[in-house]
Amino acid sequence: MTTQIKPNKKEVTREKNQKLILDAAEQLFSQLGYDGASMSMVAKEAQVPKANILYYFKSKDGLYESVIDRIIANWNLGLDNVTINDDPATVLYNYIKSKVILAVEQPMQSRLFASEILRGAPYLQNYFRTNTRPWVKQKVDVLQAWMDADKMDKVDPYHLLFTIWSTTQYYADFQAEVLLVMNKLEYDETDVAQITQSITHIILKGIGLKIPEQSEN
Amino acid sequence: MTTQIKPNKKEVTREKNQKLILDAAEQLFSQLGYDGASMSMVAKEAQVPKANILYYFKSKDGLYESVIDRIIANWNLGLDNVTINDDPATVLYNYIKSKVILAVEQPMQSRLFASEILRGAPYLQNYFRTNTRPWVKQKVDVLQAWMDADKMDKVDPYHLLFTIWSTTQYYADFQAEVLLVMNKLEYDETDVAQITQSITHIILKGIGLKIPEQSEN
DNA sequence: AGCTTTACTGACCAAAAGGTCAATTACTAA
DNA sequence: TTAGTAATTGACCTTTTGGTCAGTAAAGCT
Repeated sequence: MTTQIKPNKKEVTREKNQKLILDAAEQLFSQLGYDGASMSMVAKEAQVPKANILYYFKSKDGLYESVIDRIIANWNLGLDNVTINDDPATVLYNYIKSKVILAVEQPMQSRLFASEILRGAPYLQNYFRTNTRPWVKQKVDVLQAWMDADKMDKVDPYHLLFTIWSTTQYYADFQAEVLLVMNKLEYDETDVAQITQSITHIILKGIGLKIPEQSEN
Repeated sequence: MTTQIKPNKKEVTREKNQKLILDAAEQLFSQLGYDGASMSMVAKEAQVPKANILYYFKSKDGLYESVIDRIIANWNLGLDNVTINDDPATVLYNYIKSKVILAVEQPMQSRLFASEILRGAPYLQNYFRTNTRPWVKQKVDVLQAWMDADKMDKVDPYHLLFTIWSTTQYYADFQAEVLLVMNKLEYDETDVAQITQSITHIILKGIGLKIPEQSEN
């Protein structure tokens, strides 16, 4: 498919090892934070000599940045291609639902971002400025257009987005608290539906929309 | 007032120093997390010899626990003495408003808790089990009673509480993100009102309540 | 096969971490 | 006063940290 003619054994093993390392690092950083996770822990977890990690990633900072970069590369902010002509209820319902599923099924990435932002987002500043901010601006415009067309209540679109983000991510970032309060050991199959149901009820109704009919999927 | 007859110079200076240390520790832990803040940083910030901190608090863990304990001691979960006879709209409106004010005006404590929960709440487990969980149980009962009496929509009361917590705390814990996205340097005077307005509109209307008339205060 | 170059890593290092302790300095009570 | 006790802390210790580097192994190329 690509121009790659010879698989090049060197590159193959390097990429395999780098993936091993990045996986281990992602897990440890999200579990223990930047300072809590050490290079030797990552090395042990990835079953790779510590010097090898430094060889690939130059420094702990470099490794951390690579972990974040990889997450961002696969990051989908959702709400792609929304336009004024779309139905706000359907769009927002699906957005919330997908964020809840993400929060429950892969909380690690959300937590890594959370601990990064808690520290003042030293490595994400640039990302927020160049990616998130324009993305938000665009969605805000669509939301505003919907409001102007009286398709939904007039609320500050920024705070509406923050409300959606906070309510959904909460189940990933604060999982420990949620489970302790609800006296559960882990989320079960019914929780995703229950959470989605509650959040969408409150938010959609809260901005004057009706929960759309469930489509099959 | 108290039985304290002689002020006892020793105790006085000890408490003064401990306060100095706890203040510094609270700031540093909330800024850098448990692993990110070191004993020598705390010592420098509190302008006290490091050995003195160890003398008072036995270990870094001990200091951290004391910081958390002090916060908890002054912690007010709010919603005290709510009963079924209260007006849900007024109660919830005031609760949300007070949480927003707290988030904007003193985000440090919220962030300390957040980073603690992110790590799986090693030091808060007990607190959640013995304090938060019963507190929640009680509020959940009141909410349920309101729902049963058709005073508000029937939604899962646990998730309603999580929604309130998440939306309000977001402005403390993720301040860096909020400010970056909104392209601000810091919250200004109008933000508290704006945030409260947006959140209460969405949540109260979302559970079938009307925003109560503003009382003077 | 042999030569070059890149990939790798064990051994090592300085700095910083949390923590101990013996010596010194306050206080207190008689 | 002064003896006794508790408070304080400078010096020191061990472990771990992120990071370097010289030497070895492994491809790649002709």
